[in-house]
Amino acid sequence: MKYLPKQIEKKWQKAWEEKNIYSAKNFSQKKKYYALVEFPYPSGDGLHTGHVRGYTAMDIIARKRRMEGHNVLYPIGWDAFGLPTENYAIQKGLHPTVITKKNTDTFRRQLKSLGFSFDWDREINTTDPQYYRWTQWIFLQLYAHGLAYKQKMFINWCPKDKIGLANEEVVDGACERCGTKVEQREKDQWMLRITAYAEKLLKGLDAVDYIEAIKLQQKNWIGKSEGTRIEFPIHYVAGSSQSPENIGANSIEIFTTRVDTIFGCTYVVVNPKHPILDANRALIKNWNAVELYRAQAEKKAGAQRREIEKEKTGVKIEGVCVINPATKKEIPLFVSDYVLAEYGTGAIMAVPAHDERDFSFAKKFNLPIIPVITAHAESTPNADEVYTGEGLVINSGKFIGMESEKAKKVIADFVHGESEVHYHLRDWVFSRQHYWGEPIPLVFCKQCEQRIKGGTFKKGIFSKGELSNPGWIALKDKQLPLELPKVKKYQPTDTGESPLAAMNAWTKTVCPVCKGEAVRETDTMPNWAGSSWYFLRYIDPQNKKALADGKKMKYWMNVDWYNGGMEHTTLHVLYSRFWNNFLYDIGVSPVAEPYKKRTSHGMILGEGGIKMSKSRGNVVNPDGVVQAYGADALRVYEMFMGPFDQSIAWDPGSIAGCSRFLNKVWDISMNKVSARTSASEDLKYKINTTIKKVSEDIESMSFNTAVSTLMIFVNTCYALEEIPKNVWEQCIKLLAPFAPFITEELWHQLGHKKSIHIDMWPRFDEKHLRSAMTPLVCQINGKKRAVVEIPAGTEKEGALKLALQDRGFATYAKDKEVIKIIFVPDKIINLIIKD
RNA sequence: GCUCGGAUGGCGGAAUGGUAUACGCGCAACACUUAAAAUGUUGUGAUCGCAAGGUCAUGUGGGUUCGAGUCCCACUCCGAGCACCA
Repeated sequence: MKYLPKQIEKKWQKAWEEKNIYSAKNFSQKKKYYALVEFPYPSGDGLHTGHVRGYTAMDIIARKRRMEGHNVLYPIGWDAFGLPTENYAIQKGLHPTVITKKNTDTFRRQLKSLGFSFDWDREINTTDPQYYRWTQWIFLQLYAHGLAYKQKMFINWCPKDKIGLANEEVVDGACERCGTKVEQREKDQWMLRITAYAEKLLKGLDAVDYIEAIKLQQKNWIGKSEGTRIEFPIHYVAGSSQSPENIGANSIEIFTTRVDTIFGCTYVVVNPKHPILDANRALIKNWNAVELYRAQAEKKAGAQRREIEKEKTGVKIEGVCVINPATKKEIPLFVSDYVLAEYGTGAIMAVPAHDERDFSFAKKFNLPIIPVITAHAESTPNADEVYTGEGLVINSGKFIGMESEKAKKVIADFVHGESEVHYHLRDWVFSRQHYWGEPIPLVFCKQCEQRIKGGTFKKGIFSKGELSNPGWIALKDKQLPLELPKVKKYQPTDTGESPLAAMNAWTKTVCPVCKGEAVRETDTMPNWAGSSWYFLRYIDPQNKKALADGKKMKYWMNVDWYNGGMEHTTLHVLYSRFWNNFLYDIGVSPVAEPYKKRTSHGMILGEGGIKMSKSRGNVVNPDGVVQAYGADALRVYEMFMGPFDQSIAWDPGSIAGCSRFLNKVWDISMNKVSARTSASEDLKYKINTTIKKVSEDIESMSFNTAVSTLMIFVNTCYALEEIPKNVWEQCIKLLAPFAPFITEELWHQLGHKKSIHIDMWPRFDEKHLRSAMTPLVCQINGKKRAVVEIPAGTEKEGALKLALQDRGFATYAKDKEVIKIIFVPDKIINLIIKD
């Protein structure tokens, strides 16, 4: 019989589906295991080789767990809302639903052909109203708890896609999707208060097992800084046309993490939008210059600011100065856009000696640079260099000689500073002006707005969100799902309004509270919404009463192992952790942290190491590989190609190699397996070490070395005349998670009636992990001079004797004075000799 | 600029401080074949040598060690992320 992948793969795919062997059982007595992969966006291009990499890896984990006796949940679904579908719909004049159906059909067929052990009964789709009903419900919960709010703000606007983008979706000032340069537009946007969860999201990282790089990225994204808020009194400068009584505000608050350097503060800077400017307008002598600068800064705000990074700009405020509360000296006040409006207090104390940005500003404006920290007591501080590290305090009155870290607290007290924490994390822009997304289930009611603003309403009828966003009323739970209306045109508009806004019949509605006239919100939710809680829906995908049953969630949560792309390690992981933490706080999710363990896989690049893209025409379609070599070969290849966490280039030649390997496995199984059960000591050693190595490598995602270990063992078998059936079966089982089709076929050929994939995972026997003979490396002065075979466990004396029996080695040692002998049992003997 | 990875044959890569180059690709020779493909066998870091064998090689320069791809210091280059966050 010949190995014909196409035939056997079709056969087993059907058989597995009929017997439903991969279905997860709620409340099974077996230990549960929840393995999760990021569900795909079903684009028109079909499955990508990158999907195959991640899905195969988790499939291997899931299959191994099943064979180890776990009740495994390995689900899949579709993250189907999104721009490409909408764009395609516009282009072809088809409805997005139709396109989505077609695309998911393709993806489903492809995924099935690859033999992933998904539980297809739990398939979900974010665009299904029965699914997004709960996405909307979660949004309303966030709203009710005051975590969603509408705000007028500048958004990043992509003129090509005609959509507002979150900061995270802007890469180098351009749209992440299409590369078009992003513009700034002012718009009312729904925001989610993720910043309220900054501390929880940070703390939660301590309790989970994510690879270090991911934890670090999350931490950096949240960006916690602990510092001090300090008041700098404003001082009227003589010669101004106004008298001091007319000063609009008498101090500026700044935030710093380095209060220990305050004696070196030689000026203060506020950002151009800072209210202190308008408040003191009457005192500012050069108001025209200030206004001009503000106008310029406004223009280059946001994404375009990166271009002016090198040259710092700013204007000195004439007529007003501030007092350094540490030195009590007058220092000048500046306005500059290198100080951000959105962070801290929008004002800083500038310490040019110990901050790079302040230093370059001071150089340009010729401001004094006073070093107040020195790295060592001996070193003389240099005013031409920036030192940003910790050290000893100098030039700072009574604090001289203290360690800077310790000085922070006492100096803070000295200047009456308040300790304060800030985060880099910003609130999440949650509005999109597009058709193909979840409608935001709110209406605007003028009557209710009046009542809220006037305070004329009964207590308890409005939620926290409704009170802080007067007029925006939540739909009642029973009104969900708020379905997308069927429209003729879903083209986005240049005005920045959602296409839904033109749907008068749909937007006109009734207020759920007062039954008066109301208008629907026409923005939809971003892509991230549906994927922020999907792991909960898999647990109970058909539930009509709740997003999932509480008991079932308690049984399955949390996700034991979540693997996905590197590109999602900040945003998607952070957003979904936020939602799940929130759902935990309101008693819906049974755990705060959704993912116990998170890993990420590297990208697959095109041949030659360039990115795969349609425009380059180097995209590899898995279908073609399956046609030519079979799904098993593709799976084995993608695991074998290189370290799982690194990006790697596609190499068609290597697939042929993996196909050859499977042919060899087939060949041995058909021709060399004997009914004999007794194996040689050497073979026992080899199969046991193979079991150990493959088992461990799978756990550490070292799939490439797991495959090569299997190749080595198979090569050994291939060289033998015959191989005992029980040994060979162990080998097939180790290969089963990697190549599920061929192993299932061979397993049945060997006479088994049940599936190999529910058989027991092989165990190794400790006593066969050592071979009888072992090579001993013989060195002279650390240089290898010979290798001799010795019985394992030989002691030093015996080993030396055996080593010296090697003639070549003995020649080196002859007539030499041996100073020292280094001996590592079963590994090495090293004679140190005098020349 | 900052943070985190990484650098090993012609290529992808392997290697708890202990035989560097496993495994695979490619290449070469041979076998099978009328022939080719497929398959199999053998060889394959560089260099000197008929050979036995020697010498040199893990980005660069130092160090620790009996012994360093692996640990330490300095540097170069590549990749990813962040980017005026005070």
